[in-house]
Amino acid sequence: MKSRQHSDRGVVRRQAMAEHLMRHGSASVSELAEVFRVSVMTVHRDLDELEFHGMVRKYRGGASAQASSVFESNIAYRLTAQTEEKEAIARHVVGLIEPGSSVMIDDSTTALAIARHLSEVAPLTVVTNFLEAIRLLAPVPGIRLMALGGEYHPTHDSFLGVGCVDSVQAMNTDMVIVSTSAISDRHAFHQEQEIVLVKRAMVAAGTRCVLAVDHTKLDRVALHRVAPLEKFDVIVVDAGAPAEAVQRLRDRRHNVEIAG
Amino acid sequence: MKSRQHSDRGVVRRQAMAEHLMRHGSASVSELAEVFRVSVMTVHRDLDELEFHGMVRKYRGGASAQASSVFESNIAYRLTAQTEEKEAIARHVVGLIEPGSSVMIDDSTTALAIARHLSEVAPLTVVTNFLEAIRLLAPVPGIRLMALGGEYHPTHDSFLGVGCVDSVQAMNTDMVIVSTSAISDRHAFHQEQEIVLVKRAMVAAGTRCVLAVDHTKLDRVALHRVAPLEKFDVIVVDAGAPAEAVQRLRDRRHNVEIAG
DNA sequence: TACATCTAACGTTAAAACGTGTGAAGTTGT
DNA sequence: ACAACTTCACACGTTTTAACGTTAGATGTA
Repeated sequence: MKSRQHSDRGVVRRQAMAEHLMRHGSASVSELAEVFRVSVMTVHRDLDELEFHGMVRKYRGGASAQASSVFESNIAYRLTAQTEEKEAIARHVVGLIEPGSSVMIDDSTTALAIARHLSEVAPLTVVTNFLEAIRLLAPVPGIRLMALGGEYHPTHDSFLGVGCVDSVQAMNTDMVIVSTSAISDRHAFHQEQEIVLVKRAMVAAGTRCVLAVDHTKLDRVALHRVAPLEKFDVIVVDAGAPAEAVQRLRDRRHNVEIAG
Repeated sequence: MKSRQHSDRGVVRRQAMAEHLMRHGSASVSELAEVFRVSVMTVHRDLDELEFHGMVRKYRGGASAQASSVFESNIAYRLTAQTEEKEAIARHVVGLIEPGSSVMIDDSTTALAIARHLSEVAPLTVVTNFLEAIRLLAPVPGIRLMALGGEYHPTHDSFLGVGCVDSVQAMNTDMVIVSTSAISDRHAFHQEQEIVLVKRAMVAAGTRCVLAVDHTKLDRVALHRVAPLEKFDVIVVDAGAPAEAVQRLRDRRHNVEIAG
């Protein structure tokens, strides 16, 4: 993987800053400037951005951390995580897509990895509520793009809410691909209600449903159940998944595929 | 206005290339390469893009022009037109917006000019089907952004079709701002059916409706009627509008405002 | 098959965007 | 009212992106 120096540095620092705030609860601007060896101005800018994405709360003199659920879900700031695995999963999932068909994808980073490969199976109709995927796919010839409307959430860079759910319910695609932040032997989970509602609607809108998760999501739970695993025709995990966990899913007759 | 050399050159050339094709009906790749003093490769790239936006049809050896209705509507390639006027209109229209309210804007270049000024009246809820406006407004704090879904049309860089109309009909905003390609004394017009359907739905979704048109649109007609002018609470035109034309609108009791 | 045309990959260059700091101007809390 | 804090406007160096040409290989056409 290539080493982007400059462009990553800011992201890394903001990520670290968020973690610093999580650990200490709060911190002053000057303290952060000292710790991260940047100017006060830069700290302000970093905090502004973190606040925009809902990770911290700014007040005069410093900032404090937000509820950890937001932090957790805000994988946007840890999107370097499991990049390899997501790539492998994406390649595998794309192999399941039939050219000429229609697919719906959600607003996960996994979906983004998949979106990058979708031109390989053009012509294709793609439906999504994920702005980054829309940005990516709009200029691609051979891809018929349909956007799901809704209220824009900076935290996820996607459209959610009633508008989105309504839009999903008005559609049906040959395949639906979703990713969730945790799965047990029986259910898929996600910690945020609004996202859960959209994902549920999506699962109901697909002729075939694919659940794509990297191995770190296995054997975990989160606040809300998205759907029982029976709803998914295929579950794709990366090769890092413990054989034992995979076996347990298979014992329950779930169709698990390992992305190699 | 600043002179962007490099970035504009390509656009200008493609625009000229499209016009060349309109005049001559068709042309070979090598001919175009010679006329525009660029490599054959660049001609191919230009034609690919023009074809993606529906302006020309490529075939082996050259390309031919498409129906002029597409060309006309594809203002994207003439967006340098009436920039000053649109700016003035945009500033005026923004003055009509009440902070804290909700506005819906369409996928016209005028709407884009307006979008650039919307941060000035934040906080605001903005609803649109125009991808460029979405790109612009998504990162702006203080703007609650709602996207209208639908099928993406590269020609307009916006979302249209049944999905979009449904989304619009599910909403109601304090203000709706639309622009059309022609207006007579009685009606607003547009040449493309799909766009007409969306604009009509928009007009029906606003508590107050604003029609924003530059003076070149006055006293003209196009294929489809969008709506009778009575539907609009305000009609904003730039100062270049002939006094006589404005007077005729006012004689019909339309509320015309001149953007200075 | 032979020839023309097209595309894909790469390198070069110029422009735009980004990240950052500085100092001045504006705000806020006490 | 004052001191600390925040924002603004600008400048500067770096990175990233975009346009374009060249070449080599693929694809289509006669």
